[in-house]
Amino acid sequence: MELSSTAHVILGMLSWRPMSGYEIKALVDRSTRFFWAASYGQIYPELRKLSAAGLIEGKAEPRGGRRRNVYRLTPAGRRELEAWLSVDAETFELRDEGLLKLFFAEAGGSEAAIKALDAKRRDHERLLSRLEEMEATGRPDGFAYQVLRYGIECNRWQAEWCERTMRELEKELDAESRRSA
Amino acid sequence: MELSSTAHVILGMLSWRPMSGYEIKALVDRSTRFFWAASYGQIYPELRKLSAAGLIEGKAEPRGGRRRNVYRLTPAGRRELEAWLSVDAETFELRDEGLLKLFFAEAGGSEAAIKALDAKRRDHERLLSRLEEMEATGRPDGFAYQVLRYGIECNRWQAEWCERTMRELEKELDAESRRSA
DNA sequence: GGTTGCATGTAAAACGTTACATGATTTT
DNA sequence: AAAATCATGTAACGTTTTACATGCAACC
Repeated sequence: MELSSTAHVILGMLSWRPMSGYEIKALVDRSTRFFWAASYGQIYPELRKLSAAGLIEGKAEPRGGRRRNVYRLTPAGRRELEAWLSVDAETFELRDEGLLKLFFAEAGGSEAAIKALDAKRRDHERLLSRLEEMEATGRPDGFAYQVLRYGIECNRWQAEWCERTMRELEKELDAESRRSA
Repeated sequence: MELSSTAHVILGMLSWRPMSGYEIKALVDRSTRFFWAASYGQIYPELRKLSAAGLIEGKAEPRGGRRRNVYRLTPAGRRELEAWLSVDAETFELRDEGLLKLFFAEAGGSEAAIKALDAKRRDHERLLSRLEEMEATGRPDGFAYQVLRYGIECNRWQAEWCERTMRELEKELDAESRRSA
């Protein structure tokens, strides 16, 4: 049986501790979201499939009158997670609309390029702030911390690249306008 | 009418010069692919939609006995492209399975973390080589060149981050094994 | 009594890839 | 003569998001 990529996020989260679908979603949003997102529309159906496949086990654990299903990894699930870890990753996908706008900015003049760079810089800075806050409020254990550091450093790098490139373009623009003056 | 994100890639490419769907796909693969991919399954249907919407115009221009449709931007299409450039980007999505493996590497021991970092480093270096080759063989005009530089520098940064983090982990592992020896 | 948070789920739509089908031309 | 490249297209499939529906509990 072929497992979807999101299935491994669930197996991974459950390798830390038993959790409900709601908790998995909340944890994803606070940790992997910036490089691997998952929605309820994926998580709940996937929990059923993994349960049917015997890789996880669910148990009703209501909190008060609120129903709640907590899942935990089975031995087979742990083996599947380890098998996944032992093979090289396949998926690396990036969709960066800001870069696309810069790419085609000729059609909007130099201001379009500056604007695209500025917006992209702000986006990376916004994410950077959130990640730095996460580090300050409760730094994750183990390798998850390296990943958080990656997020922080990589977004800082990207924000700086935007700033640097923007300054270069502005300098060129300036030189151009002086020449024509 | 709401335009898909891929529609703007087409409008942008046609703002450079008239092209066939095949040429657009080839150009995408040689330029935006590392941050914005597009398949035939998107391009050909999209060309029809954009044509129906009056944003582009197609003309049959066979080469020998080979049929071929060349599209060009209409004034309305150029306006649409400019309008798109004038608003801030929305989409920034990353799916990095290598980072996900590092994130959950606890379940596979430190070797799993090293392995994930090593594979990710190789991936970035492979892409880096391709981008550097692109720069050497025919550097693109205008802002597309800044984007290529971004690809080169960002992938180099990422490869270096992997190497650096791998060395740190190896050092820690070493210290650990010496303590237990 | 209203808002926010906990909690589960589904249906429809949108998005995107892959594989396939077809056929001409150029290169080896 | 075969293989690669040019060229267009679609159907099936899988993935992902969005919006919606439901309801309890805690807090203000």
